[in-house]
Amino acid sequence: MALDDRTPPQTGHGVAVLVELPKHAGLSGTLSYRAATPLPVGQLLRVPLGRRVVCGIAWGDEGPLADARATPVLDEGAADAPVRRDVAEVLDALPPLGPGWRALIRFAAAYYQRAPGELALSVLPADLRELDTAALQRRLRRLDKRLGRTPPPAPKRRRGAAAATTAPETPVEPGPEPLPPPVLPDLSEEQRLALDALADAAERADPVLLHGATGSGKTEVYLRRVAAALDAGRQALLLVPEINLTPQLEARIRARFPGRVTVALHSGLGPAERLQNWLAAHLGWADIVLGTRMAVFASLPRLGLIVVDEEHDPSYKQQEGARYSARDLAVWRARQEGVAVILGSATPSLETWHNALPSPEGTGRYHRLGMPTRIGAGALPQVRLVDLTRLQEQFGRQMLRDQPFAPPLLAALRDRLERGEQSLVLLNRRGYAPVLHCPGCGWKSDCPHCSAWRVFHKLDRTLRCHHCGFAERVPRACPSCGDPDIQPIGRGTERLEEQLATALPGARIGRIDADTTRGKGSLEAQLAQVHDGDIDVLVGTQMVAKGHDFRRITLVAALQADAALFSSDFRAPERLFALLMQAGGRAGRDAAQAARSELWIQTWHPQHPLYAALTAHDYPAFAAGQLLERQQAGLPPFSHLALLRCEARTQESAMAFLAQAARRAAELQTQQPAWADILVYPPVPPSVQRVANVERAQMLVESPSRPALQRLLAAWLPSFQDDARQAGARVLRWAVDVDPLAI
DNA sequence: AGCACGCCGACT
DNA sequence: GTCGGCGTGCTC
Repeated sequence: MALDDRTPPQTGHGVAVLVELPKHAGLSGTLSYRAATPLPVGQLLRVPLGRRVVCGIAWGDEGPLADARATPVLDEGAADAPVRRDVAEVLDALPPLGPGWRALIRFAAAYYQRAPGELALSVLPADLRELDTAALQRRLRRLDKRLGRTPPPAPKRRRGAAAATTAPETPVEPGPEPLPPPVLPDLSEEQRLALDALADAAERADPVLLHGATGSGKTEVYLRRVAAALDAGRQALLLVPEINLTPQLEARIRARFPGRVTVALHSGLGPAERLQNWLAAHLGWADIVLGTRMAVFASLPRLGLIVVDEEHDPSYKQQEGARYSARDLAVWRARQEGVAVILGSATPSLETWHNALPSPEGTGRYHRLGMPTRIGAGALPQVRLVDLTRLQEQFGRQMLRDQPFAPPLLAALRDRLERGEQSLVLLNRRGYAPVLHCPGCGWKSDCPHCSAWRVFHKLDRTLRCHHCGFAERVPRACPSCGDPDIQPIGRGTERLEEQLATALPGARIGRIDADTTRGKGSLEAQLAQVHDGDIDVLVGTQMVAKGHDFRRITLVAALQADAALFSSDFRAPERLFALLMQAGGRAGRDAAQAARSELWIQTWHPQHPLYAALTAHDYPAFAAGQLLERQQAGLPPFSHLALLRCEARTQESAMAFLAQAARRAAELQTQQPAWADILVYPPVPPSVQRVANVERAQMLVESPSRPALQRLLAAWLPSFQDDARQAGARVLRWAVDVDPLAI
């Protein structure tokens, strides 16, 4: 309905509206408009803002969850209130965004220190924000047709009746007509026990950690719980870390639940499809929503279950804008809406593990279920450590450095080749060599715009900066002294591929990394090549270690794993352990070959406890060791972190801005005793200090109490606006990252 | 962030 | 005389 703004109603109803205004705008919270009729909270609107008409959401204070900082800038009584403008349009063809969704937005905005309007609008599909009533009607008709439904459903549905009414008359995607009911796989004893426990936990809506080995059948357990949610007339939300993993799972879900509506929500969808799928979820027409981290913000009026697969995966943390953790928000949302949440992983994050350990070791907040056994296949792959320190007596240090593979590993690769089995070699570095070097004058291939080396890519003959993208044709001679003898230092996947071809003549070598998977569908094509047996040895970065099912690989080798052992990033060991377990999980998924599948690791530190735990496939031992170290160092989950980042024209101004912020924090801390034990560390430049000619600096804040940290941040951040203005144009932007992954 | 208004150089 | 550079400032 369009309201006529030439004849504004004399006695309109005031309505608080969330609109997208970045914090810099100096406005936060809601803006006040006038509407002809009272509007329900959560109603989507179009409102005039400046010279534009923008999308807004009717908002209001909603009890204890309301964000205290989101007070309207103006209220009814304000003397200097500008004339309230009229709501331009009410999109009442859509039901209002529900209380669960609104509470999630309120919480996430407050927790991650963003304006509620900015967060709320940024998690809606871009096309929805542009829609007026007429366009919306068109979209809804098209969606109706696609889902083969007739009139929109009543907003509330009785349990039991739902199954019949939600079933569309035709499948969502063009495909075979009515499918026969799928044959359910038999459950293992472990799966049965886990499902019993999950049913119990679901009654109480307790969060559950499903700690299941790779290949233990976690997905089947998820699907059984999804079935239970659907039978109860509810919607299920499944989160996966990467887009790459959605098509596989989506196909499996569609086959498993024919007649149910499954939609995907991730950034790989086009704007139109994204809107359609979002609408299907919001209207309650979709039964299953499968997506990446953004999907945690889907509007789900009948939500009954949330699954977070591979919950430890760093991709769940958004790295720009509102830097939220979709996994943490999933747990919060489930608790708030009183529904079950399952976190699944073979190598849980230490935060989750700590929450799943009973007191006094952990918090006991989550229920822990273990599924240690691999289905069908026998044992997990045997872990073999290649002790480079011992081998150097025999072969010399230089030879071990120059050759990618120590002789025993090379022999093992030859064995597989002779037996017609496949191998996977992991190296976490793209390109031919990470840096070029001139032995004559000491020149190195640095990036003119970043404090980083440019990587030599031999295939397209370029020097390429992986931070800013700056690329140039590789020089024939040293650009500094003219010496033609410039040399690559180190090794990336391109070079490894080349060296493998020499070491294993006749072997068919393949490579999968971000460079070989540029085009749409090229990852799938290359994976198919591996599946079809067209490849003997596959070289890849960590992207191949995730999720893909390689039935015929019996050897996985990890090169240069040691780097993570001594990284300054306190989470590096956790990530390495997860990566190696996951990589090992690629091997021997075929029962016939499981017995001789192996995970090889070349290391100078074979006695390291991480490798000992890995060899024993003992995640609990690894986690116990790590948690002890974290506790002693006062790191998460035993403390709570926030990272204040600043980007500026010069390093000095970035540091000065942070130093000023530190003084503000100190002031606040003297005023509020509860904040006294929060530690604000001195500002430091990050490991890559300059990117694309922008200088960066960061400052760590550490607190034993999460609420205290939250309150300090909320009181602290508003002061930055003035300080940045005083710093002038040199300070470009700042952002706070609550619960940062890397510091 | 958008998207204005606002005040000084090369073009019809 | 206009078209247009992007420097401040506002948005219920």
